[in-house]
Amino acid sequence: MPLREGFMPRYNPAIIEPKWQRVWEDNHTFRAPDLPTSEKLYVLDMFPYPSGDGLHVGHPEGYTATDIVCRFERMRGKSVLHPMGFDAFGLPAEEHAIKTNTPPRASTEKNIATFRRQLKMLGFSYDWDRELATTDIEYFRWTQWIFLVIFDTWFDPQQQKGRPIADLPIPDEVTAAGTEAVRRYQDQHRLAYQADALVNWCPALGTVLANEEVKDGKSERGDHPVERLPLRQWMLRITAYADRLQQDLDPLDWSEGIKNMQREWIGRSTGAEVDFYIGSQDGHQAWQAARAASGYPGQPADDVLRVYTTRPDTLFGATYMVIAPEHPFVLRLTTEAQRDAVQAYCVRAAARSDRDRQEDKEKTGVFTGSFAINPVNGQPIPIWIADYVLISYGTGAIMAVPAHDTRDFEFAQKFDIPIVPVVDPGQEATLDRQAVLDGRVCFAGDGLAINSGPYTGLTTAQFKTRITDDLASAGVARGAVNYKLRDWLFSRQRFWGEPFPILHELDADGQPTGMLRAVAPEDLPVDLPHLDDYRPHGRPEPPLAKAPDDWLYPVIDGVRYRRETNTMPQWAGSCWYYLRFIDPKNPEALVDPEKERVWMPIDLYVGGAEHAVLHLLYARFWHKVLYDRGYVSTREPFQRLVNQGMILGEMEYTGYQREDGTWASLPDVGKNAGGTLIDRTSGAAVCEIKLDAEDVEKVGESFVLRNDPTIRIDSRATKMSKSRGNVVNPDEIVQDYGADALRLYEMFMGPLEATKPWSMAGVNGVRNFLDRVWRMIVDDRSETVRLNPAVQDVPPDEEQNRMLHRTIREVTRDTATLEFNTPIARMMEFVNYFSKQTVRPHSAMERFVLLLSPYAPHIAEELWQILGHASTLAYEPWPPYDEALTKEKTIEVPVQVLGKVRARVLVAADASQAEIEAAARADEKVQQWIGDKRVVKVIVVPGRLINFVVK
RNA sequence: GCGAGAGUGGCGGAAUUGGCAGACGCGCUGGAUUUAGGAUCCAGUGGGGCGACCCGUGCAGGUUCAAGUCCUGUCUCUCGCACCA
Repeated sequence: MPLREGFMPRYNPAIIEPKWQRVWEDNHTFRAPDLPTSEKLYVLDMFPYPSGDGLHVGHPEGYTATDIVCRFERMRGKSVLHPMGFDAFGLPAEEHAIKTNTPPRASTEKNIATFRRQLKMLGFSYDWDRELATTDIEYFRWTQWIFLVIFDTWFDPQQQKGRPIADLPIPDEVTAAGTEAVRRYQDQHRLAYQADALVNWCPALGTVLANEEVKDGKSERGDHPVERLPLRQWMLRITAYADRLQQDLDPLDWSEGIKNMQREWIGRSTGAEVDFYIGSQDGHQAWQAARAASGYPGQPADDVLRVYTTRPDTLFGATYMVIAPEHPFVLRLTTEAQRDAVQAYCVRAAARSDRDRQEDKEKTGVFTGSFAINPVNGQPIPIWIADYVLISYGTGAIMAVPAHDTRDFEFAQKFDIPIVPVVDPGQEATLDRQAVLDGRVCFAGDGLAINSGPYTGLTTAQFKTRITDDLASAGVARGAVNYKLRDWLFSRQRFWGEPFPILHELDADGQPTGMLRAVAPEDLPVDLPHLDDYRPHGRPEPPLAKAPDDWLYPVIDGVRYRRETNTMPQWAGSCWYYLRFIDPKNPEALVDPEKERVWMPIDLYVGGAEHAVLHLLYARFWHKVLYDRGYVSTREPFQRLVNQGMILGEMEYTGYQREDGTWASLPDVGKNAGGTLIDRTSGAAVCEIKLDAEDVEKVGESFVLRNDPTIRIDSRATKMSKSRGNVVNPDEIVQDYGADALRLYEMFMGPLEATKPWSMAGVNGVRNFLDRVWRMIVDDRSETVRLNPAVQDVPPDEEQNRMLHRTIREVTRDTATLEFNTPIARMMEFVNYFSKQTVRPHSAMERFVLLLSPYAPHIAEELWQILGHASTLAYEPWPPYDEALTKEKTIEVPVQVLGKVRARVLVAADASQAEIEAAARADEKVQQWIGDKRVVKVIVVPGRLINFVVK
């Protein structure tokens, strides 16, 4: 074995890790074939954002897991596609660029370089030849191309399918109105459309945000305040796909938790739309007759208030109605006497942010002065305005049934509105039935109808069907479906995103005509122009509006246009990157259909749960549009999804000290209204004091101060954050312990999907394991690298074989099921055992190294070489095991008497039940425990245990 | 409030899915050796009791020959949603 000078035969990851990384890179060891040559496996990590901070220890957790799967399956003969790239457009990169005052492209490329270096440093087996970034011009050319497909698509509700806009049926009256009218009609039906809507404007970020990007009235990124502002924006009609997005979840191999989150986000509900007459009192009968003749109109006229309800069975209990403060009928319904009060209320509601509305749990509202007629009984009921009804859901108006809806109940109690029970809950133990029947308690469940005229006595389900049918034939209602999901607000007022490939037609005076023109596919990409100043200015006018005229105002066929100056949101690029990885360099198509058909769908997709809703929903939507339009072959992109758990900082012990230096015990510590920590007994402020493990001890359930056990302290691990100073940097771990140790530790911490705290001591533990692996095989006392003399070319003995084959069996089984912590434990047992063996068969060492290689590939490659192999082990066949060799000849069987282990007996591994029982009965201790009691029953589980039941 | 997940030694976690609780690692204790660099090796380590034994998987019940695992109730923690009619 040739040696580099100065290379000591001690395990030194600082030398061997870069060495093997270079070998893999130079030989393109992990290059995936264009088309699979055997059973295919597409394993994907969620796209990282290359932030300026570099990799976090959370990243390598999922990446190591997928890397293990890929290396394992390559050795098992599969054709593996395992690419990596960067989601580089969007706010984080742009914010970083602004902070460091560099052009976004320059700082993005620098950040990508950092990420790439760190990823390569960890030895992941990506096919780097497929690397891409969403900011690559040749990539976003296809992002824009897909946008044009979406723009060119309308959703056919009959076929439940996206179809070319050219196939959209045009009503005769529109055709008659001319080509411009037809174009407008088409524009209204595209999946990508413009709308003037109330949007979430975030001044601090200088852009609007999608509903999904706003949490508790603040921006999900950065936690900045968000305002409601009317703006013209691009929207994607994701709601058209709501049903399919929900239904197609069922067969996916995702955790039920994530599926449920998506289902809840889509929020499908079924019920009915009902029209309540609000015209003049004497016109009611005429209206009823007209409706009975005409049927239920698609658009309601001004003489009705249309509501959506999931409980049409409670119509007889509707004692008032509520419209949202933004409802278009507010002015019309407000009587002179109520005008001032209504106006004051609506002004106040408009000024309050969503956050304020949520924090104020108390119901508020104001009476309009008007009444509507309840269609089931002709009773007039008052119409109120209240902000607990949302303009953006359903019709923006409700019928209120206080007896059977908790929100309506609270409101009715506060404003003294009658509560009429119409559902009898029956005899339920958990509920005061009489209180419900008296209208003192709200019951929102199903039951039997009461006080409901001819419907009295029906079950809730029967009632719903009957009344919906009856009201439909009377022309005043119809069955309806609603979703919480809203259309996707798709434009951003930022520089660092994909430009829309859309032109706005201008007239002779340079004013927009309202006509749109898509950029021709052959003219893509639309690149970003150079700007001297790309920073947002806090106004909702996109920075691209400052682009040079030759970019901003193209002239085509003599017509002058203005480019769309909004850019796409960050999610755009990550909606389809998994397709481009299949064919990253294709200049003709986003992906070659033949390659797409064989590689898709993704067999394993791993990432954090923070993308449970946004990315996964958006990407599924795009995929379905591409599917409908024939560009992809699968209904869903991500067949199997696994969410890695969060890695927390190290366990911390925290005590609370008053200003005078005395300790406050944990149960006494709370927060005041302002959020500062206080001693609840005195109200005085306390501060957190970090404690060392030596200063605390556990007493019963809780930790206390060692010096003063009456003081309880807090012990917990928290999210890693810069402000807490508990962030672990992967660079430092690799430098101090090596990449293999980092990978191994992250897998050894616990189950992949669990949240778990970091521990530096634990890293050291797996590093010690790697040292022991090295010494098991390499002679570290020699001056040159050579095999440990104990490693000899002899066959394993029976016991060694048992250890070897059991290790193979269990590492194989658990790796295949994505349990990575237990295989490491098994390999540790293997090393503990063989390190004590004075003869270590060469063949056993080889097979062990192969088992270790997916987990710790660098040391494995090095040991493989030292064991005498010239080429990489990456494609060596995974070692098989022989079940027969894992078995022992004799086994120890625990003997229970009345379920408690009282003795153990040695029997042959294949002993019969009778033989085990005989051996157990012969045991002196067992006889003692049975004594003169009667043996009622004997349970023998062959190979496991025997239990005597005595009386 | 609603939904999901989880509670096992000082710590991270195992437990072939109803069959010997605590594998493996960290930490700790004792010993050997030390030509120190992430030392190594040996022994021990859930609690109690001198002992035979007893008690132990958040808590309280239940099913079973047998329960960390199944059922009922309850508490705590984490995550997600939160006026969606």
